[in-house]
Amino acid sequence: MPLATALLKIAPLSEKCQVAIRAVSQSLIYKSGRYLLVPNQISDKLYYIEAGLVRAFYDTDNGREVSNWFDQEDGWVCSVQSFLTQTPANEYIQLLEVSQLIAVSYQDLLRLLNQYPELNFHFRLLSEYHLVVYDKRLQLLREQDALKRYQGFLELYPRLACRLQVKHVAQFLNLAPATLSRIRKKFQEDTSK
Amino acid sequence: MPLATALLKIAPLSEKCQVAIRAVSQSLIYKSGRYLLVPNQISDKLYYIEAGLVRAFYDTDNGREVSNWFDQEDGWVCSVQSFLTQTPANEYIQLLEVSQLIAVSYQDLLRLLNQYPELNFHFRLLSEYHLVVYDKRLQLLREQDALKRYQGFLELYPRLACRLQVKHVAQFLNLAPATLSRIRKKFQEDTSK
DNA sequence: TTTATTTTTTGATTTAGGTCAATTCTGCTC
DNA sequence: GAGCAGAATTGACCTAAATCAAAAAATAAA
Repeated sequence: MPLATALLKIAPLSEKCQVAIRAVSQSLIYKSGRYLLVPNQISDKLYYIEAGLVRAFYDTDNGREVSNWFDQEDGWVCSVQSFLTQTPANEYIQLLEVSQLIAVSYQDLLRLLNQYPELNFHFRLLSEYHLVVYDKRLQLLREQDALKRYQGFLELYPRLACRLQVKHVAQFLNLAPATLSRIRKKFQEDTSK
Repeated sequence: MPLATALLKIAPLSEKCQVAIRAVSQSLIYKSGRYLLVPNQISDKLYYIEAGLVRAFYDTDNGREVSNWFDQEDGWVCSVQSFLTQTPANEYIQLLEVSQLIAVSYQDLLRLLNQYPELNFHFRLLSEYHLVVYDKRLQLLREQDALKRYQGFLELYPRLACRLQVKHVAQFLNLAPATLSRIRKKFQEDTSK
């Protein structure tokens, strides 16, 4: 499925624009573990995930990893701060599974957005959609105790939850892996009775 | 300053569109404490802050307040989830100071965005800007200890910090007011030597 | 299969931050 | 200026979650 098809799900798009998009988009298949971005690089490509699983994370000064987000099929990937401001990133983006991606460069995208004003409609909606997602994540992280954060995570990302390692979920929720392990045990006991 | 002027800071705008915006925007002055939104209402207006201070918050089940965000001069205000999806809000939006606002209704804005495609460019950039802000907030909330969260807050919002009550900042950072009070004391000691 | 490696779980202990109540401080109103 | 109400600070105590280390389980490799 080409990139234009993903955009057509948002709104109609002129034939001309579709062709232009196809011309600049690049189909890729990478294996698990591959980095799409490392810190200090500028995130200069926007990826659409056809299939696969991606996570973003960074290292803290005391040498532990923090996971910022995950995304899977039908998700859009870039380092938000770095891509949108074209400044050096502070996070890694890494594949957690073999993934099939479509890439567009920042320059090409910018050019298309100027050349085809109609495209601004699609990317406005895409940004707005992600704003809602981010808003929910902020609310999730402000849940007072660990159990509520985990429950909220399961509600918000039921499809992701079963695909991720426990330690990655823990990093995302700002919990020690050991803590999340205990929470999950308690949670299973609670839900099974 | 009318709303169109705020948008002109982002990019040029046709005279026609400027007039159309002026026609639907409403200038308001409200006093401190006034609610712009309460839970279960649908956030159906987008406000631009000419002057003043606004916060969003919600009540938890155990009866405490959590502050989601603050905004001041030159900020745009709505309940992100509620406004963008036109579903009932789960937060309050309240003025913390006398404020001068400009309001546009969701319906009018939607109409303008369809009638004047050029406007999509402005609101795409506006959304993208807020995505970056949200991304920074998420990173802030994932700082491991309370001191780092407070320091990060001061860096991110130096102008806000001195204008807000300590308890509101505490709610924003997911800290008990007493804890933040102790942190600030320690922080002042650290920075004064 | 056996070995090696990583992840998850579990236990024992420590600690950062929460809670609750008392006190001080600040800003208002009359 | 006196009196009041809300906010901030401080102290004493408690609890949820972090830490560290060791076992168990799951994955990958040989």
